[in-house]
Amino acid sequence: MTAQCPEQSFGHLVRDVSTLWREIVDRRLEPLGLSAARWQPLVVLYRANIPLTQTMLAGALDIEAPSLVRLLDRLSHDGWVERRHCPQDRRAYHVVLTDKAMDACADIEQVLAETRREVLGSLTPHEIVACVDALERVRQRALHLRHDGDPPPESPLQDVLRKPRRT
Amino acid sequence: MTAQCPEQSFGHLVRDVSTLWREIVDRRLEPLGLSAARWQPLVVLYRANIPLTQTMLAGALDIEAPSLVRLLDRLSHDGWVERRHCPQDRRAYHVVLTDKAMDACADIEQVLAETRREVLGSLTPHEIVACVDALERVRQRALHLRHDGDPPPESPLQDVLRKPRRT
DNA sequence: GGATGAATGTTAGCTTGCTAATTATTAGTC
DNA sequence: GACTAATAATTAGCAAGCTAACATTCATCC
Repeated sequence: MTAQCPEQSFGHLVRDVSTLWREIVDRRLEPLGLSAARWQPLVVLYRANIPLTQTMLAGALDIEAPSLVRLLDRLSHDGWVERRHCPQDRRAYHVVLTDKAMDACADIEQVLAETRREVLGSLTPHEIVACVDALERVRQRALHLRHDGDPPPESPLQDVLRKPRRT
Repeated sequence: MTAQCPEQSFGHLVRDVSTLWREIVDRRLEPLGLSAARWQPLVVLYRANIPLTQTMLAGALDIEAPSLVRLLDRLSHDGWVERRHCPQDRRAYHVVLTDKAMDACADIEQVLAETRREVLGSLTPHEIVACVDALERVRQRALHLRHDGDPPPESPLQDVLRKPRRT
């Protein structure tokens, strides 16, 4: 039972690496007062060169709109973001970073880059490319399996923000 | 912004594959009335050949004891598991599967194996081995980074259940 | 230009993770 | 043997995700 074939290890490994990676970043960003998933919206807004509505931001973060509402409530309460009425659409808001958040994002990006370098430090550049290639194919396969019987894919706006996502 | 270097894609890819994989399994197990993380404790108990206490089960699932308490409350309420007083230790319980759960676990294992085969279907056996090898090294590196300044590692009991984990 | 349908943000309520503090029991120390 | 420390499970309360249902506003179609 202790010995597993590679196929069985794959899923556990992917899950572990994903969780550990996030935990490392979270721990390093704790001093900024940004634990858990609080820093992710800030980085998305920081990297986007156009103003984002809540729907766009939720799409980029791959969370649902109601989940984002409470998140933004707390982020704005703590002075990281502001909701500004969108001039073109009176239903929508533009979410903008405060100066404090802009400064923090520069630090966050550095932590992210440094963590990425350290975590991937045990792989050669060639191994990284090979792994990314393989994982990308697994991801495409998983996307198709996930969507069996779903409505067709939607807006192509998101790859401006991060990259194409599911749902 | 759309084009990313492989290093930047790595983290997102790992996260995506992990999430998608779990979503596919969850969707396929929905007909059993076992959505989300409900089936994982059952499988751990099913695979373990010795009775598990709640602490051992929480360790194998990599969740905290209080998180497991409510989970077991629901699982036992729905007739999947039972808590039995541990004869050797009057503080502890043994968590055991009901007959209904034993039957379901056979199906669950089949779904897991089938999903694993489909998701990894776009990789050659050699690629799987290479990927697992690389991911394992990344995991070890991440484990060390995660534990900077932590107390030393603990019990070696867990690899009987699944494999060595963090904390 | 008025009715219908879609889209945006919100609220309410559920799930499932966490930490901190409590209780009961065991183990270890003098 | 009694006191102290550690361990098993629990409770309470927070965080952050989800779906369903709503109100407001926009867009479309006669």
